[in-house]
This record gives sequence, C-alpha cells and structure tokens, in this order.
Amino acid sequence: MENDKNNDGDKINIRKKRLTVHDVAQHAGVSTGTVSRVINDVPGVGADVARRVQTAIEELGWQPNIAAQNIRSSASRMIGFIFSDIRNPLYATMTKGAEEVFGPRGYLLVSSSSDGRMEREVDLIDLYRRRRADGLILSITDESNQEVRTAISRSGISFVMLERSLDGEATSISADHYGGTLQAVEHLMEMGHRRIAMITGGRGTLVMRERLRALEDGMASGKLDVDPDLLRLDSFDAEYGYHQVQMLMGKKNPPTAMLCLGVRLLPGVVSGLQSMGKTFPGDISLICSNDTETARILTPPITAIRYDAHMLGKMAADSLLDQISRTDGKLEVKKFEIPTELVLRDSVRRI
Amino acid sequence: MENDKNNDGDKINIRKKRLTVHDVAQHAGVSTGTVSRVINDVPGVGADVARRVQTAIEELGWQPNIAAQNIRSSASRMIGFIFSDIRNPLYATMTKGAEEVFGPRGYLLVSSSSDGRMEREVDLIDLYRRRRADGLILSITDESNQEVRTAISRSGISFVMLERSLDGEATSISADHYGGTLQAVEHLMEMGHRRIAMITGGRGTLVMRERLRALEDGMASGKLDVDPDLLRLDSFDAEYGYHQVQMLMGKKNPPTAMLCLGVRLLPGVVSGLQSMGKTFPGDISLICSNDTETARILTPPITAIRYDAHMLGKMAADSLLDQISRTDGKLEVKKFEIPTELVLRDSVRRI
DNA sequence: TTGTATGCGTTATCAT
DNA sequence: ATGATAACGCATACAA
Repeated sequence: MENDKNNDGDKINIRKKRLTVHDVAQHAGVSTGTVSRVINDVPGVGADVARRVQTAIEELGWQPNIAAQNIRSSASRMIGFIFSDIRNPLYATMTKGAEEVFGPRGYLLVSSSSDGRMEREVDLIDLYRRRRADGLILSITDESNQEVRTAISRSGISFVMLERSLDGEATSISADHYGGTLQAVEHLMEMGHRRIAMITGGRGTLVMRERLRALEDGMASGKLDVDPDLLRLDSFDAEYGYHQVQMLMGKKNPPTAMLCLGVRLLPGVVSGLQSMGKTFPGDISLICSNDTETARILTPPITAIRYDAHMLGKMAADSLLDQISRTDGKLEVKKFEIPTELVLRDSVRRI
Repeated sequence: MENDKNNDGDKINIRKKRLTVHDVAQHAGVSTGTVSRVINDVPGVGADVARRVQTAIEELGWQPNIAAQNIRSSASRMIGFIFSDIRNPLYATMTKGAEEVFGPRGYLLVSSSSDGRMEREVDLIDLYRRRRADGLILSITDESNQEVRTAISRSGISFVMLERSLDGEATSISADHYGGTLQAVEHLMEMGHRRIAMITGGRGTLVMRERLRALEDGMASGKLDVDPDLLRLDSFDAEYGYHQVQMLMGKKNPPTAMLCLGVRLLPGVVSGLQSMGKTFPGDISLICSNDTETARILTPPITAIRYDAHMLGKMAADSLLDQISRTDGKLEVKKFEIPTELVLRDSVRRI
C-alpha cells in the first residue's frame, strides 16, 4: 500500500531500489554536480563538503552506474578476448596474465571461446561491437578468413593479435614457435631420428606456419625432406591425437619420433599409444608443447617446448592498452615475441 | 567520395565515428522513434518504412549502443560468474555449459576468478554491482565469510550458488558429493582398506563438508573412525598434493588408500608418489575426482568419481534466468543436485 | 502509422 | 566553491 503512491514528482521514494546521484546529493544537501566531482577527484571541492558527500555515499551504499558513465564517455572500459577453446588451460593462463594488467586499470576482461567456428567469431566480434568494447585480444581460428577480418575492421575496435598475425597489419604478441620447434627438431635429429611426425592443429595461423617451417628447415639442415604423410595438422582435440597416433603407428614404416604440439593433444596421443600397447620412448620418442602438469607426471615425463603463457597475456594487455590510449590516431604496428625453451626429460631416446 | 561531405545536421563533426539512431533515422528519412520500433520489433510499423530503415541500418552499419539501452531498461543483460581458480578445467566446462544458455538469450557471461582470496571476491561482487549485472553465479571460497555475504546482499543482485550453499537461503546447484564420496569409500572398504586418506581443499564449502561427512559415514558403517591425521584438507593446488602425499607416505603407518579430490591435485599427488618411488596401486590405492583426461591416461588409469560439470553450468544458468525473470519479488529457493558415478579403473587393489 | 518529447544516470559547461 | 542545466544514445508515452 505504501509504494503504489509513487507520484514521484519530487519523490516519495518508498521503493528502495535504484539509487542515483540525486539521492546522494539530496542526502548530503549538495547538488549532483558536486557529488560527481567528489567521486571523480575533480579539484576544487571544499574539504568539509567532500566529507559530507563521502559519508552520504557510504550511508546509502551508492555506486555510480557504469552504463551511464559509458554513455557519456563513450568508453566501456571493457575488453574482449576471443579464442578458440576455453578448456585449453593455456588460455586460462593468458587470461590471468591479462587480468593482472586490466583489473588495476579499471578494465573488465571478458573472455569468450568460439570452439573454432568462424561464424561464432564473427558473432562475438559483432557482440563486442554492440557492447562498445574498448579493445579486443584476438586468438582467432584462421587469420585469413575474410568474414572475420571484415568483422574486425567494421567493428572499428582497437585490437591486438595473440599467437596470431595479420600480414603485419596489426600488432601481434606470440611465442617464438619457429625457434622452439626448430630446437626440438634439431634435438631429435641429434638423437638419430630421421622419421619425425608432427601432430597439431591451427591451420591458417601463425603458430602452425612457424612450426611447419621450423620442421622443414630443421630436416633440411640434415639434407632431409619432410614426409607429408607424417604430418597430421587438423585439430588440437584429444580425440584427434588419439586416432592419428594410431594411424601413424600402424603404418608399415612408422615414425621414430613425434612432435605433439597442443596442450590437449598430449593426453589423446598417450592414450592412443597405450591402446596399441606402444610405449615411449621405446616405440616412439615424444616431444610436446607446452610444458604442462600432464607432461611432467607421465611415466616417463615428456620433453617439452616451454614458454610463458602468463607473460604472453600480460604483454597482450599492455600493448592493447597502449594502443587504446594513443590519442593521435597513429596506429603503430608492433611485433612481440617471447622466447621458448626446450625442457629435456626422458621421452626421447637415441637410436 | 560521397561520405566525406559529412556536414551532418549542424555539427562540424569532422570525426566520423559514433553513429546513432539519429544518423539512421536521417538516412532513412524517418524519425528516431521509428528506427527504435523497427529494431525492437514493435508492431505497427509500415512494411515499406521498416524495410527502408533496415537498409539504412545495414548501409551505415549501425548497431544500438547497449550502454544506452541499459540505462533505460536498467538491465545490463550481463551475468557474472565468480569462482576461485580459472585454471581448473572444471570451471571452463561449467562456463561452456552456462554460455549455451545465456548466449542465445542475449546475456553476456563474464567469468572471473578470485584465486581463493575473499577480499577479491568482495571486490568482484562490488564490481558487478557497479556494472549493474543482472545476475551472479557464485562458487565462492568460503560460504560463511561475512564480508562476502554482506557484499552479496548489499549488491541486491539475483544469484545462485554453484557447488556451494548458503544455509538454504539461496538456490544452489551442485553435484551429489556426499553420494559420490560415500560410494568411493564403500568401494575401498570392500576392497579391504581400513586406513583411507583424503586430500582436498575447499574448507568452508558445501563440497568439502559433504565429502568429509561421507567419509565419516562410510567408515562408521564398518565400525571405524576417521584418523584425523590422514586428512589433508587445505588446498586444491598441485603443490599441496605433492607435499602432503609425501608426508602421508612417509609416516610409519601410512594409508593404504587415498581419495584425491580436486582436478589439479591429482598431478601433484602422482608426482609426489613418483618422487618417493612409490607406485599405485602397489603402495597405495587411489581414487580421484573428477574424471579427467589426466585420470584416464595415467598408468594405470585412475578410478574416478565422475559428474557432469557441463550440465551443472547449464542448470545454474537456467535457474538464475528463471529467478531473474520472476516479476513477483518472490524469491523461490531451490536445491538441485546431479548424480555422480564411480568409474572403476585400475588404481585400486584388494588388500 | 509515425513523429515529438521526455527520461534514464552521469558528467561537463556554464553561471553564480 | 557550488549549483543549475545541457548533453550522451536510446525507448516509450503521448500527440498527431
């Protein structure tokens, strides 16, 4: 009976919901402008008045409506992070790194995975556009996909590519996959391996290109060619690893070593080997990427290509904020690469 | 050449950015109200006019500013999901499940991890409050923490507890951890085990309480007490598992079986055992939770308590949306529990 | 059926 | 130093 009166010309605000600057201003006996000045640290407010406003804010428990702030500043202080697979713990680590940068600076990081479906990536980019995201971190499925590229450019949102590149048209942050893979291949060759298989995914990405190039270069330095039939480059899924390793090991002339490049591939590959009664490094030598708990606890532990995903996330966040803050429209394209390291363990044997 | 004229209206808007309803309305030769009606499917717009507006929207590439929509509707169509550790793949799976519900209904799901720090949880809740989130899914660190509970209630945001409970004051969605753990304990007892250790984390949560209660009940049914020194209940981290298993196995009277309850604990426990040259199930029988790729690929594979995390996420999303949509302020407290299953493998031996 | 005007909550530009 | 007021971009009650 009391809250239907509500002739709210000058408010009989029985409904306790939704408080605004006005409520605070009224409570403190000042104007809305003053309240705004106080919360935004605008100089030139009397100390006593400021204090009154502060207590009013606390007593009422008011907090400014960010949507309203956005509409004025035309900045959402929101960043979108698009990648392919949320279950890949590497992205979790990158997210964590990025959040360490964004959080303290008042940005909200929103992560979303596309499951490798490019239509979904287009949708996500459009979504971030409607939500007026201030920036995007992109780890998209296929760099050359035209629909996605169009969506990016029509969004007009600042962005950086993470573990991806865009013909040098955009800033990119990545691990040195070429160097890491090359080191792994050279190690295998040194141990006497000549038939080296590679299972990985990410067609149409910088990462896969660099890995493939490194494999070719590494083999070439030993006057060898890559056997195309030893290349399985179509997915990062555990199931894919499971089946492909079975097919590879079932050949009359199976590989003696294998690069298993993809966090979720490793469990699949190991299961596949077990299902055939094959062992490593007895039947096949194994090098994986990245260095995960799984790689460490397997028997024997797996030699791994390691890089700092946390740092990757931080760097992506830093350079994105840098790009956003440039007032001069100058788009400065940069290229960051962090080093990799080969962690030697017991999954490679000399033959 | 035609769109740089840009004498738009009366502003000297050299900056071409930021188009609004006005631009679209002008371009289509209608009023802003009509444009709004078209995009919101408000009936009573002439078919021809609607078409004109549509093409204008597409030609200009305009999309409504969600912040502006929010400020009017006082709904952000944004949901916050707070949990402790983003690297735990279970949360990734739950997130995926929840997104399947939220996405099609126009809600943006924002995930954020607190690393088990309750101050951070308070900050996150406040953040979602300032951002006017429409709902929260909470998997907080300690249900009884007063600061967090205060933050929740002052936020005024609808919420559900996921794998947590709040004295029956809030809707909760959870796996049947009591049943799952009880089944595991009974299985171990049947296999002759009397000294059963438990390593897990999550003090102050429903999950831990249920697991402990199940262990006690299971032992009691065999007229046995739980040895408090076999309980290691302080963390879900791999490092914790590594060290605690070493301490447990180093005892003069070590356990013969162990419940390793936490996705990230398992790799740590296994490493710890390996570091001491202990094997499973030879030196100790092992049951883990949840059923992960790691559990499946270890040698031997691990008997696991399995439940459907994806479904858990979906159910949380569904019941949250249900709660949000109830116009009558009636807060209906519900309790959902999904079943668990004991997946028998080779990590438990009869003694 | 369509246009006009007002309000949502905040900040910035004027006045005072 | 502070108050009044006009935007910001959109949705809707009301007018036409």
